[in-house]
Amino acid sequence: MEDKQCLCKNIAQDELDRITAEIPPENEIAALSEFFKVFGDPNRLRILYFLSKAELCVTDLASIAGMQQSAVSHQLKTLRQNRLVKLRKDGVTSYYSLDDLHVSEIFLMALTHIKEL
Amino acid sequence: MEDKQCLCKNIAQDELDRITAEIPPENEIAALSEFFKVFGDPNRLRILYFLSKAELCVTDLASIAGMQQSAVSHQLKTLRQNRLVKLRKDGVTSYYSLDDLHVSEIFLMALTHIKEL
DNA sequence: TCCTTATATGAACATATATTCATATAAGGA
DNA sequence: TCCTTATATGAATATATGTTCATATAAGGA
Repeated sequence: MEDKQCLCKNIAQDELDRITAEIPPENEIAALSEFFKVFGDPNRLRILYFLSKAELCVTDLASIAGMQQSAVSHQLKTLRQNRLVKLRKDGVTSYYSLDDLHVSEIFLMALTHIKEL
Repeated sequence: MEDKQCLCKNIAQDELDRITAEIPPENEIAALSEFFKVFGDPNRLRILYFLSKAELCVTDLASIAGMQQSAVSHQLKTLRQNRLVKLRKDGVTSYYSLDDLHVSEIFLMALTHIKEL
C-alpha cells in the first residue's frame, strides 16, 4: 500500500482496503490479461472464428483469412500455447480445431456488446 | 478468395465458401479485437476490477494499483475512449466508474475459464 | 535416396504499445 | 492575481508484437 492516499472524501479507507484485499492474485491477473490479449488481434480472431465452424488445415486457413501461410503458422502456435486450439496431423497435413468451448461464448458475448454501441 | 486452395480432403469447397461468407464484417472484427485488446493489459485489468467495486479517483487508483498517476491517466483515457468507464468531476477531483455492465460478466467468464486450466 | 508438398521455425523488420518524465490544464482558495 | 492541488497530455523511450522472408523440418511417393 502506497502512502499517496488521496484526501478526497469519496470512499472510506477501510472500504478501499477491502477492495484491495479482494483482487484476484497476481498470477490470475496475468493469466487473464494474457487470455484476452490472444483475442486482441484481428487475424487471430478470424482464425478462431473459422475454426469455430470447422476443422481446417493451415493452407485453407491462410487462404480464407487472407494471410500468408507463415503468419498463420505463427498465430496457430500462439493459439496452441494458450490451449485455444488443438492439432491433428494426417500425413503432411496439419488440421486445427477449437480446443476450448469458451471461445464461442466469449466471441458471442463480445459481439453482442459491440453491436450495442 | 485466394487461389491457393488446399488439396486436402477434409472439407468441401462449398462448405469452405459458406464459412467464409458468414464471417462478421470487417468493422466488427476490428471492433472486437480492439475491445479484447483493452482487457489484454494487466494494469488496465486491475483498474477495471477496482472500478467494478467502487467509484474511485485517479490518485486512489494509482495507489491501490501500484501505478504512477500519469500511467493511470493514460490508461483511463483509453478506457474512456472505449466507453468502458465514465468520468464525474467534482472540483479538482475526477472520479471514474464503470460505464459498461458487460465488464463484470466478461471478467467473470474469463476468470472461470482461467481457473479451469 | 531424391524430390515434392505442407508446415513450422527463426531472424529481420516495421509498427504498436505501455511507462516515464515533464509540464500543461483545470479548479479552488487566499 | 498567485499559489496549490489533482489530473491530463505529449514527447521520449524501452519493450512487445505481428508480418515477411528464408529455410528447416516432417511426411510420403517414386
